[in-house]
Amino acid sequence: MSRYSAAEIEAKWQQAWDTAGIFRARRDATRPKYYVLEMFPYPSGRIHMGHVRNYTMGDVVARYKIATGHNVLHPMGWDAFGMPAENAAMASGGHPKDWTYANIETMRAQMKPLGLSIDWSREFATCDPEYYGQQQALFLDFLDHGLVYRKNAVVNWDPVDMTVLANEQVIDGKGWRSGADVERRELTQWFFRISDFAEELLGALDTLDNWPAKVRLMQENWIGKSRGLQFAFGLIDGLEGHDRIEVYTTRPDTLMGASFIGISPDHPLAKRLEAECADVAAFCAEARKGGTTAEAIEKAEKLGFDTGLRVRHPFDTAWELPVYIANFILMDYGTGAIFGCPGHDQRDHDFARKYDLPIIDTFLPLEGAHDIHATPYVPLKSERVRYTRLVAGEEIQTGEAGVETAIDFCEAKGVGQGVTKFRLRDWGLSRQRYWGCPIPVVHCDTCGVVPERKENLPIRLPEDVSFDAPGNPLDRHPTWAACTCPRCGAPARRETDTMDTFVDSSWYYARFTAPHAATPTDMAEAEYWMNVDQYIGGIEHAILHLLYSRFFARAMQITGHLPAKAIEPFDALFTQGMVTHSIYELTHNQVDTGIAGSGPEADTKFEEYRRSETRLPTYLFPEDVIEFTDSFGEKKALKRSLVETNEGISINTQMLESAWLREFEAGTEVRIIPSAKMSKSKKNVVDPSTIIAQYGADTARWFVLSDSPPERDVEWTAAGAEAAHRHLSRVWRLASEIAQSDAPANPEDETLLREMHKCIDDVTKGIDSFGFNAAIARLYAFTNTLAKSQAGQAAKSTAARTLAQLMSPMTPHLAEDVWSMLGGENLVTIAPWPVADPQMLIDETVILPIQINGKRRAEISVPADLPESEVEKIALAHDAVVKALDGAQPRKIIVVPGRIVNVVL
RNA sequence: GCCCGCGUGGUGGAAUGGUAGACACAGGAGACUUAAAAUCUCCAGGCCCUCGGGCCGUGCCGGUUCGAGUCCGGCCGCGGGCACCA
Repeated sequence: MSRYSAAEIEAKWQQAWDTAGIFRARRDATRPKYYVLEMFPYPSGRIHMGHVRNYTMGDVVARYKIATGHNVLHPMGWDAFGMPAENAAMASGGHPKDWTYANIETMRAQMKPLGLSIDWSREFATCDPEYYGQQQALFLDFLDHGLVYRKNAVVNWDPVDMTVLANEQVIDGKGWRSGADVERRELTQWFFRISDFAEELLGALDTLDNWPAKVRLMQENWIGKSRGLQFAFGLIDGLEGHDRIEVYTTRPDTLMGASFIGISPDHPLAKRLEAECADVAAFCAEARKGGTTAEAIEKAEKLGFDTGLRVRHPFDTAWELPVYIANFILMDYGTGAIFGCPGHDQRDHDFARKYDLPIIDTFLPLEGAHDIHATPYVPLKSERVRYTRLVAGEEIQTGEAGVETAIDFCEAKGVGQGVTKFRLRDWGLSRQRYWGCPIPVVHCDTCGVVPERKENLPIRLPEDVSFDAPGNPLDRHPTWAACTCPRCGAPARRETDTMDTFVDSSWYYARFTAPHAATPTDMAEAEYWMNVDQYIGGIEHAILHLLYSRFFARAMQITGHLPAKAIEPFDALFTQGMVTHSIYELTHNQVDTGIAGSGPEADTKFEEYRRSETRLPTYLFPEDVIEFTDSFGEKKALKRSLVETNEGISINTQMLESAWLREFEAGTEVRIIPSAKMSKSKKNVVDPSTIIAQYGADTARWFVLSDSPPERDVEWTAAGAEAAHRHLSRVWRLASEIAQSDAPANPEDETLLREMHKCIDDVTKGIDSFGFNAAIARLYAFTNTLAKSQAGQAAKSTAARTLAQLMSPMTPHLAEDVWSMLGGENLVTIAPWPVADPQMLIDETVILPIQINGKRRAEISVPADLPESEVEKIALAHDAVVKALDGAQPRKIIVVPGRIVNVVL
């Protein structure tokens, strides 16, 4: 072999790792353990570049930790339940199970050539009965400990598909598949008591030092702790059982600005009135119709219905306020009722104007006047306000302190009490779907809801199901639900709901520590391997997945499935960016624009045409496109097919340009839309398998790490991949040249070895801090140094072997090949990580820039250990300094050893 | 509406308060070659220049400092999260 052949060496070294079994993780008390985990993939069909980036980062960490003497656990599995499998079954008639396992096969086969340091013996899919059976066991233990319960809940119900929809599946109030008007229905569902842990989940965020601040903040906002006052308005002429309305407010300091009471259409009082009055019933029905999506909420008009009921203000019994049922009040936050304060709240203000209610200002602004009735209405920020008129003659300060003062004031007057509320609600886990983990309970006519016995687990999904009718196939299965009551033995019926797939991913990290255990976890294994030392995944899971996992870790501890130390399961979290790519949009023939040629007018017309609804964009795959830079330095793209007809003839820029111009005039040019998330519909995707076949896995790995910081998006470009491959070829070539060289030792050796130690230091720091792009830049620089070095063979060989070690986390196959080529012992993967010699990091002479008044004016070369006073002398003697001083004495001289000299005039 | 983050060459991006632009892409010049590919060498923030160098420059304005891309305050722009949450 005389040149770098990725295909050859990658197969060879993967085989070698396999044979050596070095990625098998076993407990070992003699070495520190390290558990690195990437968020496991959903088996959608094929892997994409985002996967490659994610797993490569995890692999860099894993391999680095192996080299630094850790006992590494690096597992992989499949988040395999979920709707796409059912959708595929509905679309093409197959079975979700077959679809899923076939995808897993394909993706595993695509993943293995990446050369990841994965312990494949621990692989599982969440749809394996061995896994979901243990999940059912967990559920039963949670049930036992009161961590899961049943209650009625309002859900989005698709009457055609006969299923519950998630909020994201409701588009403009219609089901995303059926297009039917979505109804709000009350169903009995299972819930995890995550809200009981709100305070704990919030407080513990402070302990997660190695999580991105952004993620912690997002969780904090999601949990949404608020402090306020809960109190009641007494009803005048109340109904039986309803003599008061409880409200919650975070702004008790604005209590004197109250002008109405609003209650949710789902409030018990509203429901009571609904039963008695057709008008109320009609209003409530209409109000409940509104979708729960962001857009629906944005557009929705604030509507109210005056119930005719009146309440008394707690601080002034003569003050009567009307009670409205309003469509913007949520039943599941606070008490489902509010007091409206139009002077200090945008929504209440809109509402008050619409229904002609009083708008009362309770603030005394610090400066200037505040017109509460101005149009447009500008709510006054409390920081700019001094006092609030809480009660005539008694004023309190506003702001955060003001809220506490107001609460104290109200409590002292016997009006309500201060309470803390959370936005976080219990986690509804019931799904009316087939392809999920069956909820292991039985409904018995005499015993009610009865937990299944553990010895009957797993409750397996039936295989003979059909997807040709809407609804849940488990529901209409002829025999599956039929069972006997575990308590009384009478005929009973199984629960046909399955679990939310977020449940599956909430504990898989724990299962990886003992994937074949007969219980959900094995405490000895969990004690050894937990926690995950480094977790890596997309920011899109910042809230739900990570919060649910944190809840599960706590619940599993309570139920004895995880040790105390695993209360926070992920010690460190890294959220990586996406892989993006330009989009190539093929413009259509522009006949109907009526404009030919170019110029601003044509451009405007063309823009209009581009945006017209009738025109559907057509996209081209990157491999069907040739990019080039025209003579004006602008990036252009051409259909590859147009160029390939010219095969055999050399193609220059001029030819590409004229071809492009012809296309442009025909109105069929390829437009380049810059960098966007890879998406099949836009065709801006690059298949990892194609890249691996073309360049090898190391090139793909190197490129996804090299161009951008890991937390940011990286743009995949053909040129970039090409360049990465060129560099790896160069390293390989360099190594083989060194292997054959016989250059004798010489004075250059020392210089090269010093550079090598600096490189070790920089790369080690880079990997330690997730600065993979910086580490790679450093490796480029060192390769350049090595290539130009005149050092002897021995020194160059040492340098190249070290280069191989430093590259091995990123490009492990190439590294092994270089290592063995240069006589490295055993496998580079298990060779101890090189350590920089501190002596070698210190240069004998340093170049110090000299600043005059903070501006760089000259530089001097001095011995590194020269005392400051000597450096000062040399600097003062420098021509530039002498000239600037012009005989005068400097006011001050700052010498930063090894860094800089600043002379202040 | 509330909360958070980010603005550096043509591009991606480097830079513990200490020489801004490392490294790479795209670009330019050259060597080798019949030619191409491959490879190698060199140039490259902007503006001036007497070829020594000079001036400007990290979104804008101000501040702290001997020294600011970095710290502080205020704008402008972009991006993200949450959201009829009372």
